[in-house]
Formats: sequence, structure tokens, C-alpha cells
Amino acid sequence: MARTGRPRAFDKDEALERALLLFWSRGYGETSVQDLVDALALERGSLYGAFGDKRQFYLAAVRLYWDTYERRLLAALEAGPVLPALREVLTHPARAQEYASDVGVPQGCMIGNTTAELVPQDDEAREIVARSHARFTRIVADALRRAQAGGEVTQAATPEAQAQLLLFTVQGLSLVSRAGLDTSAALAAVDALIDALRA
Amino acid sequence: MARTGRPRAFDKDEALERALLLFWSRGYGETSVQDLVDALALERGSLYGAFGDKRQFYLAAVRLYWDTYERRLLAALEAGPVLPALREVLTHPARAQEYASDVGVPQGCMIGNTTAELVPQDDEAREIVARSHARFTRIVADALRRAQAGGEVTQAATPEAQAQLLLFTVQGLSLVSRAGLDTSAALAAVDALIDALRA
DNA sequence: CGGCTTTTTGTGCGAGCGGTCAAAAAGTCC
DNA sequence: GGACTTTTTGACCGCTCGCACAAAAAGCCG
Repeated sequence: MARTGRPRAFDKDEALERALLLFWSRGYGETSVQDLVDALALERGSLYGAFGDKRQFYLAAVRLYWDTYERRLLAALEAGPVLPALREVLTHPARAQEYASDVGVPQGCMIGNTTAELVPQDDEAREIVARSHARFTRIVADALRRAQAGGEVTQAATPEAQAQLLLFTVQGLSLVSRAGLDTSAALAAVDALIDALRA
Repeated sequence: MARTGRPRAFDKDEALERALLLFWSRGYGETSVQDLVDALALERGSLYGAFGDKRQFYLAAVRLYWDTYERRLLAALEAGPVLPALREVLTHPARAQEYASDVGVPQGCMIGNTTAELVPQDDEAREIVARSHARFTRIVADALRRAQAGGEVTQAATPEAQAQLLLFTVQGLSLVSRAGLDTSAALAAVDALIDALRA
């Protein structure tokens, strides 16, 4: 099934990445199709032809966001002690805040943003978000299970409960940080949680 | 300065409360002025006359939301042991989920929703949100300080750090719960946190 | 009762939105 | 080189949005 016809003049993956940054920093509703057209330097028709409508485009960007995040999460947890890695994972959105003085720099976690903006009314978005939550807790719970067995993490709670608590904390930290964060206070809170997990 | 003129035909506070429920359940962007007009059973002109534009109307609703929340928070923490009260405070959004099968029932914490939807672009919203965060952590930290002194809560971390962690957790829980929550898993996570705070 | 002030009522408006479409352009394959 | 297929281009459409406004209505006060 060899494809013929005029070849696409832009890189689809690169366009999706750019769109991801735009959607991430402005959200779904505040990003107009015109904004995308301007930022991606392509015409409306090309965009619709390549990605379908705005909603599908956004959801594709969210999927790309999560895939990237999951890869980094796995890499951070796969080797070495778990607690320092988790501290890094939790702290990441807090320190991303430092760059946020620049215009257009993404704010918060895109999964969290999507949860707030689309989930109540969009079943497909809900599925993506719920799946991301499930994968996060599963990956983290697996790491915590190993760390409990190795004596690094307390067995006062199940790995699943601890992982769920960590999900709440990342999402909460990432959300609260949008309103301007006292970085040292946030770090102290994260440290308090990490300490509480220590065996 | 006695006021004269035609008296207002509706109760302003009651209208604000109704608007709060609508804004809470649908968010700012998804609630149109027409929706408000329909739900409040008044005409556009009356609405603009009484509350200014849509943004001011929304911000007034958020302020009302926070004032109500703060009152309940203070009441819950002012007497008795702190940890059970905190467990209640954290659990509240999780159990509110049970009612969410009904249409139009508010979802999540309105401060959190506002953070996600308006804060990046609206300085006035950011102020309201930041102020709410500050008051939450102050109130909770005060309660934790008392509880640390009374031997109920561990002194492994400062009351401020613990309060900040609780803020992250409430906000995260409230956000994540929008995507459909495994209630028992959420309760286990909250219990794990409460246990970790115990002296 | 008549002037004054405020609210009510309903229409109307300009702007911006997401999305469509037909013609032109640019490749591939026989 | 000519038929075919796909993408590009840019104009265009209908809709909904937040908001303004003018006339009518309703109460207070001298």
C-alpha cells in the first residue's frame, strides 16, 4: 500500500511537540486554533488534515506528554535508592517554577491541567487521565514494594496507599505551584513526606 | 445617604450562591452568561447591574466559596483532637464524589479549579488563590502546633511543613477525584498520611 | 401627585471562535 | 509526460460569546 500524492511539508512529530508546549502553557480553552496556526507556521487546512479537530489534537498532545513523563519516571526509579528518586520526582514541578518567569513556559502538570479543564465533560480525556493515574501509582507502588523489601521504606502502609498519597502530592504540588510558590516551604513539605516514608 | 429608586427584585446573596454552584460545577469558561441568566431566572441587564462583568461575578463566587470553607475548617479544628478532624477535612472531597453521579453537582475544590483555569492569566484570581492557600496553611499549622505541644502529632517536621504537605494533599486529592476515584484507595492514602503525622 | 432614581427587560452588536471547502500545487507511478 | 493522489492555501461560514443600551417599570420623597 505505497502512499503517493504531495508529500507533507512539515514534520508531524515536531508540530505535535510545539503544540504540546502551547497547550501546556495556555490550556485547551485559551489556546485558539489561530494561535496554533501562528505558532506552528502552517495553515488551518494542513492542521485539520493532519490531526483532525482541535480536541483530538489536544488529546494527542496529552498522550505525548504522558508517554514522555512515564519514560522519565521509569528511568528515575529503575535503579538506585527509591526515596531520593521520589524526592526528585516530587520536586520537579516545584523547580520548574523557577523558569516560569519566562513567557509561555508551561505551568504545572499537563495531566492535572487536563483533569481540571476537560475531564468533567469529556470521556476520552477522562480515560487518558485515569490511565495516567493508574500507571503512575502502579509504577511507584512497584518501586516502593522493592524499597520496602530492601528496608529503605517503612512498612507502616501498603505500597499502593503510599503511591496513591504520592500521586495526590505531586498533583497538588503541581497545581498549587501555579499560584506562585514559596519554594523553600514546598521543599520542606516534600522532605517531611519523604522522611515519613523512611523505614 | 438613603437609597431610593426601584428596589431590586431578587435576593443578591441568593443569586450569588446559585451562581457559585453553577460556576463550581462547570468552571468559568464553560459557564456562559446565558447559562447564568437561565439558572438565576433574571435578565442580563440585572446581572450586569448587580455584579459587574462575568469575571467579577466569578471572583465574587470564589470569595464566597473560600469564606464558607474557611469557616468550616476553623470550626472543625477548634476543638477536640486534631488528627481526626484533619482526616475529615482531607476526606471531604473524596466523599463528595459519591454525590457526583447527579448532574450538575460541583466537582473538586473550587480554589483548585480556579488555580487551574484562571491563575496563569488573571492576577486578581491569583491573589485570591494565594491568599486562600496562605490562610489554609496558617490555620492548619496553628492546629498542628497545638497538637505537637499536646503530644498528638509528631515533631519530626515543623507544623508549617506539615500544613503545606496537607495543602498539597487536599488539592491533589480534590483534583484527582474528578477523574473518578477508587474511594477505598484514596482513604487508605489519607490514612497513611494521618498515621505518619501521629506522634 | 409629580419628579427623581434605580432596576428591569429585551434587543442588538462586534468580535472571535472552531471548522469547511474548492482550487492550486507538488509529488508518485505507469 | 500525463493521470492520479495528497497536501497546501486562504477565503469563508455559521455560531456563540460577553457586553452595551434604550425604553419601560417601580418604588421613594417632598
